[in-house]
Amino acid sequence: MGADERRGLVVRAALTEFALGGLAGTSTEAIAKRAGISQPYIFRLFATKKDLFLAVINSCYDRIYSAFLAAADGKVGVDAMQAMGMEYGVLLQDRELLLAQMHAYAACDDPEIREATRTGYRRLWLLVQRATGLPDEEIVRFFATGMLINVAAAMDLPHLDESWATTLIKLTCPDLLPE
Amino acid sequence: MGADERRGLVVRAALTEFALGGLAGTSTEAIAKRAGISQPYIFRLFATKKDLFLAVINSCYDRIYSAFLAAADGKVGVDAMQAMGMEYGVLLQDRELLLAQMHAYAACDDPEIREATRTGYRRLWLLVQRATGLPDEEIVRFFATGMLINVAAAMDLPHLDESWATTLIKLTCPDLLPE
DNA sequence: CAGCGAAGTTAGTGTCCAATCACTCACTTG
DNA sequence: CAAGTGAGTGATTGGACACTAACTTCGCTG
Repeated sequence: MGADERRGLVVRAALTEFALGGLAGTSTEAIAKRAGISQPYIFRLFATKKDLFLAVINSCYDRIYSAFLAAADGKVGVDAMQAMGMEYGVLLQDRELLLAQMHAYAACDDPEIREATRTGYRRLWLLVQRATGLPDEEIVRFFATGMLINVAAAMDLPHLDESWATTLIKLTCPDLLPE
Repeated sequence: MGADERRGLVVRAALTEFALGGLAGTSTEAIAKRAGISQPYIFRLFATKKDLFLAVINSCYDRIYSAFLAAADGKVGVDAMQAMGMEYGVLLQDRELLLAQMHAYAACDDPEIREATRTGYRRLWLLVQRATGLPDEEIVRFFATGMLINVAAAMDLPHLDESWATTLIKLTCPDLLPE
């Protein structure tokens, strides 16, 4: 197998592990085991554990970007925004994507990680702006709702049977509610 | 010094350290050094490192709760909500409070941590609901904006000189902008 | 003043883990 | 086939770290 292909597999495996433990709380051995390779080989594919973490973060933002791009294709204004919003709900079904994102934000004290998240966020922001053509107030509202959904999903509010939680989910992303 | 008082000091020190590294990325030795006590003594005050982490999270939510309560005192409706929003901007000047919160969300895969964050969030939600008396849509919008500010502050957007970042901050929490 | 409990320490243990090194194996190319 | 190259591994190391155990110090009270 070529190194690039292998790197892709390792990034996928690392996403799963990092989502649970974050950068510091995840061992390269766990990632290697999941990827089906030896632990030292990780360090031939990625110089450091942090490099691998950054690759995971970037791949997360890439996934969101591509999904948004596809969802908004051929649409403008509120239509485009709604389509992207729906698509975000679908993406968040993947809890790993969500938790990895949260770990990235939390680790923003590190300059490299901060720069990676900024870059990912900037690309998304500009995409939504360009695709919808809506005023800044609407873009802000879109991303604000997204961030609330993130936190709600992290706390697993969709599976919490309390009225405040149910209300919150219903008003932001009803697709996340079970059954 | 009494154990309870000492515990308070340790929680303060732990907040600073956990804000940077999160649960897994912080050593009890660093916390002890900052608190000015020996490392093993931490384990007489808190059974495990996670227990200390939970105490830190709870103290964060307590601080926000008290601040909101005081800000909304004697006000209702939009007035109360605006006062609490302003107060949140002030609280977020403390980057530690912010990053600790993000680490808690990211670590929500752990049942105990998830339960602690849920409890803290629930209390805040009900407080805002009760203090403002506004409809759910407005409560949602309030918390959504708060979560976007969180992420923006984590990425340190207030100090990023790019138009999208400046716009975002201006429209959500202009108080965070420097000078 | 004896002694007791709470505050706090020093020293230590077992474990985990990122990163390195030296190596093997299979393939390709001149 | 000889030489080289990329994929991949086993063994190891050096350090960090959560937590334990055993000891000291000291203020209080009978």
